[in-house]
Amino acid sequence: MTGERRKFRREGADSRRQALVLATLDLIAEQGVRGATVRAIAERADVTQGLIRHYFSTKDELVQEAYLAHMAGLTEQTFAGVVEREAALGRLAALVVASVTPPVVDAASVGLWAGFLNHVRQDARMRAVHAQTYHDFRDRLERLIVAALEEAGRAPDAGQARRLAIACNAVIDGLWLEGGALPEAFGPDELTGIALTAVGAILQLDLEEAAKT
Amino acid sequence: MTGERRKFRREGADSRRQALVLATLDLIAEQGVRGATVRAIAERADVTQGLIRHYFSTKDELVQEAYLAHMAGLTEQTFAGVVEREAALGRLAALVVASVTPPVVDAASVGLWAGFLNHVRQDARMRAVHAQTYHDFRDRLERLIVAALEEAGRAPDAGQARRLAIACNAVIDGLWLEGGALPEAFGPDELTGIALTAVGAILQLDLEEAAKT
DNA sequence: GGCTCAATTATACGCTTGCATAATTACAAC
DNA sequence: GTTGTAATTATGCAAGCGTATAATTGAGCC
Repeated sequence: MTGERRKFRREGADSRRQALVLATLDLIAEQGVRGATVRAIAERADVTQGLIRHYFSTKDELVQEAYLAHMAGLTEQTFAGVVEREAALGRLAALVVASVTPPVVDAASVGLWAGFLNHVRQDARMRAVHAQTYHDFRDRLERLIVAALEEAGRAPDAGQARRLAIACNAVIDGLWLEGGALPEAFGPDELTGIALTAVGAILQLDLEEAAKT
Repeated sequence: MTGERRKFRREGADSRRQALVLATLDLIAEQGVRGATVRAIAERADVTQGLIRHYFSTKDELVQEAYLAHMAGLTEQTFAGVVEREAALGRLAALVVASVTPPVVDAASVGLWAGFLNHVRQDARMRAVHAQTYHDFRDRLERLIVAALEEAGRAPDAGQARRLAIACNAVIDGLWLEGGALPEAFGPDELTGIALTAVGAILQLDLEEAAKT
């Protein structure tokens, strides 16, 4: 009865790193940062804990990469399907709807974001990722807003465009947050309607009509 | 050279509990939940760790009480100074301004909130506190909105009032979040102006004028 | 001034954590 | 088939964690 050593398959560095990152995100989403221990991550990725050290020189490095992946995925999910429309107004409406609809609005996603925030505040590199993700999203939103306004024959100056983008982004973020943190407080399509009305009111555009087409 | 035992003063249960709660909030705000260990909390409160167990049967109980205190303080800070005006419009403007101004908007405060969120998701009692805090705030906001609209000769029905409150709350929360998480991204009074304009646009009321008086 | 008792300190236990290092093994090259 | 090597497992360690419990001590009361 020799202690049977565990069998394993060799895999490429990329696929293993990705698997570890995914396992990390799963665990943080489910149990908070507390639950994402090195051992739990390894188990979830079906690997022994030593391997983590082989791919990431420290746990913080893994967490950092997981954060990057999560934020990139969030932006990607939000903008998926936005480009396929002709009118800027329609694209804007689609973006707003996507921002307050699953899978973007989701308890795990918000929990993940919150779990990372304190790491973000203490690590310079994560702070940079955070700032860039935020600004990227807001810039794309601002360009869409400007396009939609120009389409309607209005031309905001730079300062106005910036302020409008910040305000619309705030509506979206606020609803994202509340929808994710307190899902049972809202009806099925309630957030969608509110988001379209509110952003429409701020921009003085009819987004609700545009969303239907 | 006998190991000198530490001197101490006896204090009332209330004051000690409060000191421990404050120390907990300080630490979570500064270093995240990770840094708020029993030993660190005790040191910050100038007490030995055994005393924590004397007042709280478990660490989670202390964290729970700290969360309650933080949320109550946040609502209180936001509504302080709102009641002193005659016109509902002015009170609403004051509330909006207070919501996006320090000390409510603050990196530590947002960090605290984020640090608690994952505890909230796993503990039923904390979830109840969270839901109630949110609904309390939104209900007060809704009443203020209804009063301001009636003052302007408009009478929203219940559904409209609810949706308007959710939307305005989202703007406020979104700006609170972004202002706290990314302070350097905004000018000094920028958030105030944006908040007033955006909420004003949603409600079709002139809040900026009302805020000046 | 001594008694009493809760408030406080002191100490220690068992567990988990992140990290290090040595031993194995799958797989490709020749 | 042998060999080389990087991928993977196995094992261990020191530190920190929350919790339990026993020993002290301040302070009000008679």
